[in-house]
Amino acid sequence: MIELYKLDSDVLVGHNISGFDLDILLHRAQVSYSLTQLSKTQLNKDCKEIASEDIPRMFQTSELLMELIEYGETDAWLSMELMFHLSVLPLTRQLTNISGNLWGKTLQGARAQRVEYLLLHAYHAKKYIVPDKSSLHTKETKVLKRRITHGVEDGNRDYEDNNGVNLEEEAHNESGKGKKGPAYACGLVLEPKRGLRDKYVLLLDFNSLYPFIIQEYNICFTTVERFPDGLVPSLLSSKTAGVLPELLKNLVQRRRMVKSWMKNASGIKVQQLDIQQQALKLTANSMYGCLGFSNSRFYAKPLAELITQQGREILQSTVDLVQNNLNLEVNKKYRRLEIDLDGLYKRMLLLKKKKYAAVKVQFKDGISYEVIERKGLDMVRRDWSLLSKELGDFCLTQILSGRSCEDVVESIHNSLMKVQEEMRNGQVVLKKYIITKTLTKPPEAYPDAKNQPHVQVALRMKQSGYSTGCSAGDTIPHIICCEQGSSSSNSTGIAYRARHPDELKKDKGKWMIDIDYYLSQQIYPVVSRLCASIQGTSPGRLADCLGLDSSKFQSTSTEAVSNDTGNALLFAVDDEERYQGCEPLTLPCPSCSGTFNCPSVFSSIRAVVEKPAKMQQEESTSNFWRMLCCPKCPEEGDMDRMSPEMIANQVKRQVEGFISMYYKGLMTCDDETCKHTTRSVNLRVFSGSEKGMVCPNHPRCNGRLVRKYTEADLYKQLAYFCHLLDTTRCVEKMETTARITVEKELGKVRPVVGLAANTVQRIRDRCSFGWVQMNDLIVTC
DNA sequence: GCCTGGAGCGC
DNA sequence: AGGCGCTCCAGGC
Repeated sequence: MIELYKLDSDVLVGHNISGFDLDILLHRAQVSYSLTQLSKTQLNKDCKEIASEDIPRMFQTSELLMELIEYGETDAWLSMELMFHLSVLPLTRQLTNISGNLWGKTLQGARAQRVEYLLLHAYHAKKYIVPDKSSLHTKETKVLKRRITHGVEDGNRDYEDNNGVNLEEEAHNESGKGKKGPAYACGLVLEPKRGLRDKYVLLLDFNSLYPFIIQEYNICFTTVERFPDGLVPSLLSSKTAGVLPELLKNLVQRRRMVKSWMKNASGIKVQQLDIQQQALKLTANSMYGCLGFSNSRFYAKPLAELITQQGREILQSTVDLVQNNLNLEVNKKYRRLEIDLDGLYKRMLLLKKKKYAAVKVQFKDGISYEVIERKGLDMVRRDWSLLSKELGDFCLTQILSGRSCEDVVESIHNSLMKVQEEMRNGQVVLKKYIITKTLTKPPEAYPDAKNQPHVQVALRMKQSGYSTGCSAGDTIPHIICCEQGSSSSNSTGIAYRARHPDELKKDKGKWMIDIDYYLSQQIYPVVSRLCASIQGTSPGRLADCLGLDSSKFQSTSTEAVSNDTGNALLFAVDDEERYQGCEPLTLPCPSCSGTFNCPSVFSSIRAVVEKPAKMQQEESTSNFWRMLCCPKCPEEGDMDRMSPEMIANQVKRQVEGFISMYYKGLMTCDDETCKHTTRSVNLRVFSGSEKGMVCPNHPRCNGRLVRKYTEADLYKQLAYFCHLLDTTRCVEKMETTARITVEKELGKVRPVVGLAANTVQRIRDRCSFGWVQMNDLIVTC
């Protein structure tokens, strides 16, 4: 301590000194908190970990002691390097400057306090009296009341979605969040369309949604009337700009300015400005959090609730808009809300809400490369054994590899069989069986300790004299075992069969790894979840590969069945759905004067192939020609056949029709009750509306004019024709066994529809919707 | 089959 | 000393 005092340093750097965590930085980087992991993920450097029980041993010889000292020193340097790498000092300095708090506090995290100071300064400058900090003595009563109201609520829990009629509300409960149960509703999470998609996927992100909402709707303590009954306030805010919106406006403007300076700066100045720009964004984004934090001086549940409510509405209306109107019209509805293109994915596997993985395309120095991103899946969680995480990751890589369905399924099956064998032969190292779970409270404090493996292990650790690693916040490693001699399908609860790795090593032979547990409870669930939407395998088949009783693992979930769309194979979005609302391709019948709707090549080919009873070549050929004439005409005899040129001409003629429909540029009012349609644009300007977008019926109608036939509609239509005439991609959807037959059939069809397919493909590609402006579309066929 | 407690993710 | 939303496991009834 004396030495430290003498040094009189301004900054002391070390990992986890004073429980220090890098807060936002770490959350942003999504890393865990151990120095080893930090070094690996942030600096890509390995640092050796020394088990605490090994340290006494290392004092035995001078050599080992030197080694220990070296490790200590390396750790210190790594901490330093990390700090520079993460720009901790410049960033926290900027954050502190913006908020006007103490730098030391910023370094400790103290996010809520930073915002508190920011708001204190803002309100004080405008001569407002700020609220007192709520005292802590009400805490117990809060929890109690929470319990009571909760008990009553349980019967008729009716979340505020239903017009917010939650009368007996938490008015008593104002500032408490109690132990559990949300105080108010937050983000809206949409149901994903599950399965694997192999088309490019764009990641779009609202830029600073909550700061935008606060400004757009003028949400502030000074503008929004809050009611004692706890209802969500209405949006009839006053005209004078509130303090919070002004403050945010200021932050946003400053950020924009800093970003503009960056363009003309160079070298180290760019980095400095970039840090400053980040700090401004971070500060703007953390204001909402402060309003929703029950212990904050500026806790205002109604305001927080109002913000999240608007957020949900914006998301929902954006979804509606995008569904009708593939381009980013959203920017017109909320003009100051920016939507960023935040990522490009080549393939994506969606399993559940908040559980997905994707092949992300990134660019470095103009060169693209691919990275697999994993979100929420079992392998990113700490609470699975390495064994199941590794195997899950292998299966995921296979699924995202882009190889054919059969290959993927085969390699997954093989890997399962192999791992089972290795496990039963004892060829898997102990380390891979370790499951880790964190104690959230002291092990004695668990009411249901008998159900929790990690709690049981921690209790025994404490008994046998461990002083560290078994109290609240510690992560407990354990392995599920079965006692030597007893059958593996144990009747004993799982918590009583969990053992610390050290216990296994110590009492050699007494405990052995419960292989069946790991097969059925660690590997099987992880793999079967990943493969849920993959055709060519099944829960039963996967269980089979692991040597489990497959009858116990047959698909019992309802969704697996309902999701099964027959021949869709790997592709979850089926074409029916994708091309809903498209006009059919009509062709004139060669035999009569009528017309008929052209079916897709693929569906008619499949009809041929899937009729194994009479697989005569002659029949299948005529079958194809039957598709190319109207169903009413008799198919016997030598009917006339259409030439490739005829089909191509028909396709071209219809495509031109769609294109000219687009160019007519009909506008229609988006108000359901109005539906005014016009070709001219209304040039009267109204505040807040884009020029020309106001319904001509204004002010009787407040709707906006939108395109009746959009670029997206046109593109979808062109894509549909391509799909109908496709003779290449559709093969990929077939199972291998059928492919040869299909290929043979397609060989006959290709010369007939090839020209037409080419024609429409060329037009479609020229449109390149989403990447190239369609304005200069010229039809030259 | 439904419920609860607990954990650990996503954003 | 930020928030809520969403699986998923065990076990009790």
